[in-house]
Amino acid sequence: MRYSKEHKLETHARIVKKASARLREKGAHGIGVADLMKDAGLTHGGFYSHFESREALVIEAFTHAMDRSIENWRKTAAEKPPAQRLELIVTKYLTPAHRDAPAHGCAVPSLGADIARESPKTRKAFAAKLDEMIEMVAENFPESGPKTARRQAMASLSTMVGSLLMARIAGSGEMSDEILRAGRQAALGEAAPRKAATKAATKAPVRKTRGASVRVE
Amino acid sequence: MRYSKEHKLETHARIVKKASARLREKGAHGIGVADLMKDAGLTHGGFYSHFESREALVIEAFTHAMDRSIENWRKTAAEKPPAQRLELIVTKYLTPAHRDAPAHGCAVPSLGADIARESPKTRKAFAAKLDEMIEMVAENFPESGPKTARRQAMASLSTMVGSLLMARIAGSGEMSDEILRAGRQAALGEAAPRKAATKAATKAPVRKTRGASVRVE
DNA sequence: CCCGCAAGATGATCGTCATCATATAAGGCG
DNA sequence: CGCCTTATATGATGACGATCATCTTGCGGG
Repeated sequence: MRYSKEHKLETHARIVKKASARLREKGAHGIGVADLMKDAGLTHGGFYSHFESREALVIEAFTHAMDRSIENWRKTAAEKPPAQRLELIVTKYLTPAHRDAPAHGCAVPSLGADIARESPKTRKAFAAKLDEMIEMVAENFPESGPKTARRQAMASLSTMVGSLLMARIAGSGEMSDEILRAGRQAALGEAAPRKAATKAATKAPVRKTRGASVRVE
Repeated sequence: MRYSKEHKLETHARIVKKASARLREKGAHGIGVADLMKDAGLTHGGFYSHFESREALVIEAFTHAMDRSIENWRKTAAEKPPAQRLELIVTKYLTPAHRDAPAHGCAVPSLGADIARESPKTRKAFAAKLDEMIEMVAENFPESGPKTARRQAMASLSTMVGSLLMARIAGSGEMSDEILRAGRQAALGEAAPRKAATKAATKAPVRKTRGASVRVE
């Protein structure tokens, strides 16, 4: 073989990674194979030596996005003692930066409806990832039993996802920020108002680091 | 003119209505002009005498879906005394029936991401509708001041939308029902468990009334 | 150093889709 | 009753996109 052993794997990974961003940005049907390949620095020709079909790439890209979210949350959680983890996750999620950068954020608000339209078999795989997300968040409700923690995690996640989606519809004005604030408070269980976190997050700008795929959650 | 004055308007309305359902079902790019027209009992030819472009129909259809939701909630709310309205809205929203019938349900979970991808100008119009939804729900938090009610309405709506989206990803098994239950509880502000409502809603089947557009929220 | 192979590029094909030009026909009006 | 306007149908056009066949080229092995 004339290319280094991992060359193809690397290329494959790069295509998936770029596609994952672009699909979150444009939707599952919002961009074609040629553009996706161009985005990875290639032409459209070699596509079918990497993927069986466009559909296959879409599924891989969705999966990649969800995996990155989970991984990212784990890292975020590790930054703080257990008692503050939930707050950290929620406040990192519900920021204008995340709202304004769907390409680099959580896949559920941007692609959830498209995932829901996949075949039952495919959806089952995503349901498993969703379950992972839920369990990940549930670990950060230390004051409750496991059953309750799971319920609370589902509720908080729902609120996070729904707030982000609605904030994106609202654009980037005052109402949009208002939705984010309301979501933060609710996801944290209507705890006492957290002025500091709220203020800081609200004014966080969109980061842009030389085309690199920056997580904004 | 040789057709009755309202003939064209009726046809136009029928196209929008059907398209609104189909687009919720398949996504903004999930179905073509010809199929949308066929769905309204027409062929594709006359399309451009009704709409300037496909895009224009999509916008009209989105708008129609959101208007119907608002109208539907108003009706739902009127059924009960103020104290029970929120619960009624939430429990009607977070049912397996609604989850399984995106075509006849709320547009935000099914089309929210597509709406968020529209031009800022278009999005502004949808933001106004979203605001209407929020105010509508806020009216049903009688125990709070207007500012708080608005925040709570945003939070409840977010939870409702996010739960439905996640429940759709999860499919229709136990986990999906679990998400709906968690969402109901959270959206109602962690009030005392409401066994009756919860049970009844969970087993409600998908209604199907001879192709008519049945609201399931 | 050259050979052979596979990664990726080029370019063709076929189907689908939005849009538009023209044809048909329905039915109110004279 | 027949005509004329206009809603809808038929059919064309052009663009685009997924897929595939074939060519090019870089490099690891000999």
